[in-house]
Amino acid sequence: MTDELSRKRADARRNRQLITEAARATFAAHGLDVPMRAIARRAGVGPATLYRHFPTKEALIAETFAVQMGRCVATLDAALDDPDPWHGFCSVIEKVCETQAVDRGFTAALLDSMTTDYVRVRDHNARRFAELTRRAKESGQLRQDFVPDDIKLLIMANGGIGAASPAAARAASRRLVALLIQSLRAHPADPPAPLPPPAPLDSHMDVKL
Amino acid sequence: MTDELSRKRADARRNRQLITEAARATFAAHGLDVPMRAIARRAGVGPATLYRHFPTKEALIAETFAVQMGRCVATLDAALDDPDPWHGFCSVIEKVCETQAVDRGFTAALLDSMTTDYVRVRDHNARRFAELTRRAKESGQLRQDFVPDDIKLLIMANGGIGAASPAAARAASRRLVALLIQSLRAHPADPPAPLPPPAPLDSHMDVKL
DNA sequence: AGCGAATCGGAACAGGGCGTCCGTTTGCGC
DNA sequence: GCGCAAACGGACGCCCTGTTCCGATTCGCT
Repeated sequence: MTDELSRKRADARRNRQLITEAARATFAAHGLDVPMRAIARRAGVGPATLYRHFPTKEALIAETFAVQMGRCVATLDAALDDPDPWHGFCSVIEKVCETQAVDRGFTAALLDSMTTDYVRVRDHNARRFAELTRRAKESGQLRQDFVPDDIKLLIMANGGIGAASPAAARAASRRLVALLIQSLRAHPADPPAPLPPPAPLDSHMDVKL
Repeated sequence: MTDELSRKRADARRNRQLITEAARATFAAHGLDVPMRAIARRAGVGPATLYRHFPTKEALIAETFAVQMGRCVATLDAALDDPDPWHGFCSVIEKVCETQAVDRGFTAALLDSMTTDYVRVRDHNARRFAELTRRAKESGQLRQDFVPDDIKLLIMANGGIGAASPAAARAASRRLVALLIQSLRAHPADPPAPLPPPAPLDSHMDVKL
């Protein structure tokens, strides 16, 4: 089964690779709102080449974040296999939020995907996360009034952190997630567990909300 | 002391009023990233008129959110007068977040202001909030490892909610803030206090992060 | 009413981004 | 090596957005 790619010319394959790498890096650093030319430049190709491989910006974005989406699925898999549902539940939130903090475009891609594409994957994940939620409640660790849709709340909130510079965002996200998870426990510890240390949060605004 | 405005022509005053109202409404609904033309249209004036009253978009934004900033100062005043520092502390967070949820541009204006203009006001508020924080810790209600800068964390996180449609954002913000405040208590209740009810969160994406 | 100056607003300018066309270059099978 | 189809990339058109120009209009004073 000679797939589509292997019958293309070698330089075309190489360029496609360069483009996806450039796209990944650029989207991660600056979000989705970067000129296509910037990605082309970074990949060392002309704009036309970029457009020959990906007919539209949306297509490039979809391809670029397909792997991240795959990682989400894997994270959910692992969480559902975890014998401790609360631990699995927390790991999902932590992993997704970590990815958001590291990759600025990921949040935007996630939020779009909630309404646009990836419908299949999204629904599947939603059902599985709901199951994880159910088990975590049943085990008595997750508060009963949590609803699976609250994951969107957490994702959007954590996404807001992405407006900061990448380095600051990582630390800030960890602190935020720790706070949130504490308040999701059915029986919070007293005194509460310590938080990850604070870090200066100098928002380097290239984003306008 | 005949101020600048009253010596201008009546139609000019009226238009200025129309413009600020249009700007307030438009920024609130769609964030700062709206064309100046849209605001002009809503105000029923031409683009040139808009620019005669406000030399640049930034100036319009500054003027538009001056009142909100004023309200922030007032909120802090009230909180510092509150005999219960924890109650005051919570009210600041709740009020600011409520404003963010209702007014989409406010978040962006706040975040810019952290780095750009309003330096005087911001620093003043920061010092006063630090004092409020100190008192809330001293009263034993606020956890000791909270740092005043964490307010930025909360603001940015709550700002992420703004990507949802305004109606959904209000409910979502309330739920998020309730979660966050619970985890800020030095001695969380067991079982934790109930949350505001969940609500569907259909992100109407006109924002790209 | 009549006049001058303040004000208005549509048209135009400048910058930048998305996506396309076309002449040129390059891989690769012979 | 050779030839041709595949692939390339610079230049182009189009649209959107902030901002300015200038002829037409309106206000307000006498």
